Amino acid sequence: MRKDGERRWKVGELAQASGLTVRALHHFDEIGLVRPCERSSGGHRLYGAADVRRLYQVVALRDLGIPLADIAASLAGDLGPVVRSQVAQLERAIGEQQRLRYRLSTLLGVLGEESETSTDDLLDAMEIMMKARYFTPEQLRRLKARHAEVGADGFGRWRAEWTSISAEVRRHITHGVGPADPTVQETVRRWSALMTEMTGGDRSILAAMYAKMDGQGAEAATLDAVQTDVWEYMKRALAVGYGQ
Amino acid sequence: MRKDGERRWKVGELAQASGLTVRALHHFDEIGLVRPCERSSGGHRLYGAADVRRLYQVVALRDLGIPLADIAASLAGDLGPVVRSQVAQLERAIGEQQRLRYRLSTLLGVLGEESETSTDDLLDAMEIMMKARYFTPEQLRRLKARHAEVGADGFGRWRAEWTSISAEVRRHITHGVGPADPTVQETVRRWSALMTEMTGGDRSILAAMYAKMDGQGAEAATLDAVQTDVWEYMKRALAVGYGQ
DNA sequence: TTGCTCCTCACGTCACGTGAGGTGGC
DNA sequence: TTGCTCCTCACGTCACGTGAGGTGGC
Repeated sequence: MRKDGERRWKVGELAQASGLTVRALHHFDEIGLVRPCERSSGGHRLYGAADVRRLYQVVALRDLGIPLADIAASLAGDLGPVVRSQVAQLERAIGEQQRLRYRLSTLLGVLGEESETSTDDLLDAMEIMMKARYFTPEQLRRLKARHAEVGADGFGRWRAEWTSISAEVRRHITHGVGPADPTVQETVRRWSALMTEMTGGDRSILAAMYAKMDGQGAEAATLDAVQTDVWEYMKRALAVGYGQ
Repeated sequence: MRKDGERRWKVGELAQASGLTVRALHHFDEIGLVRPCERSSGGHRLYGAADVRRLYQVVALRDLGIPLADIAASLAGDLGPVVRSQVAQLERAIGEQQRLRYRLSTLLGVLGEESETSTDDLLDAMEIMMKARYFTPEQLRRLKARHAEVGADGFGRWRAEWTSISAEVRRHITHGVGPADPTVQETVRRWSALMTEMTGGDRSILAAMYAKMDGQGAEAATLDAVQTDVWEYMKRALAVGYGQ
């Protein structure tokens, strides 16, 4: 306690309390993001209560993945856009990573049997993988037949229904409605009915479609009718409603 | 075409063909990963067929996210461990990102109504979020009651069943069995039955459990009984089996 | 001779980690 | 006086991007 009654913290204490390293605090000081309001006669950093508050704000934004360079500006103004753009960027990154995981785990499946794997084996496996489409020729034939059955109009209605369901799910997400909610489960039934109609009730075709949505991203697999976050929520909702 | 009949490629051509930048090729040369077998009298890089083959191998591994420093060593030996460790690392990264997405989208839900968001609003929202547990107090009470009902032995049996199902799913994944396969759908029914028993058939508790698995990672939410990749596969399998 | 491609430095990126070498404060 | 904490440089990270300034080859 000092004479003026305001407590000061040293870097070590702050590092301990915030879970940051001392170097990180030095870094924040260097770039002017969080500077101690005072220095001791020996040059030691002394942080005041206001500094500590600011530090916690910075850490909160940093933990959301926002670059330090953007945080300084954000702290002053409206955070909405920053958080939103962060979400969009994260969505893309997750999409890419999930596609990468899909490729890697498929690779592992192909490589699994062999004890030793050379680069040539790997390249062969990757070639097989790239050739392997989500649908078998027979499944594609049946899909096309189904497509011809309903005609262009029917296909258009399917797509419209996809888009409509997607918008409905997005509303559920934004309003924070959980997947177990009856209104959501009603949406899930619509989805399931649509998928059954599109696939002609063939579960293996359904599995291939879902694999494609996971592997390529929902947007690419549904002609932009369904977005990845909607699809992730839908999967959870389907899981919750299973066997009902 | 040269006298000895072997074609040579210049950096620009290779860059065009491989989708890399010229600078990337320079970089590969600098670190000794892919060096042109020849230089023209003026110092221009000339790549032979063997160099091009090596380049494509390098790109294949690079696209799997393997660091350039590891690729040099990997090309000579067994690729199995490298790919496997890559998968494990990716799994962790995706887990973290999904938890981050969960937090961000929850935040968006909380912030959604307001037109302008200050740092204080954000910190309040984050505090609410951190306090918000996956289970409501009432759900926790019911879970505990259910727990007491079956006793420690019953709980142990649940966990054993979880572990057993998880191992079964892992076998499906490694053997490349699709989610629509009857054997997999049999596993899915076991899973569903177990979850119904654990939750006492309450879908909102089930939703909370699934949210926790998505939000914290399957390992953390299931006491290491279920791994994230197994859970992702299971979700797809549940989606495929929905309404059966 | 004119474009176009190619070359070699060499600094910048992002958020710190990791020493080196030295001083402050109980 | 002895530990412990603190300080300031300053280089390294990873896979290139981005100029600057200059030459090769059709």
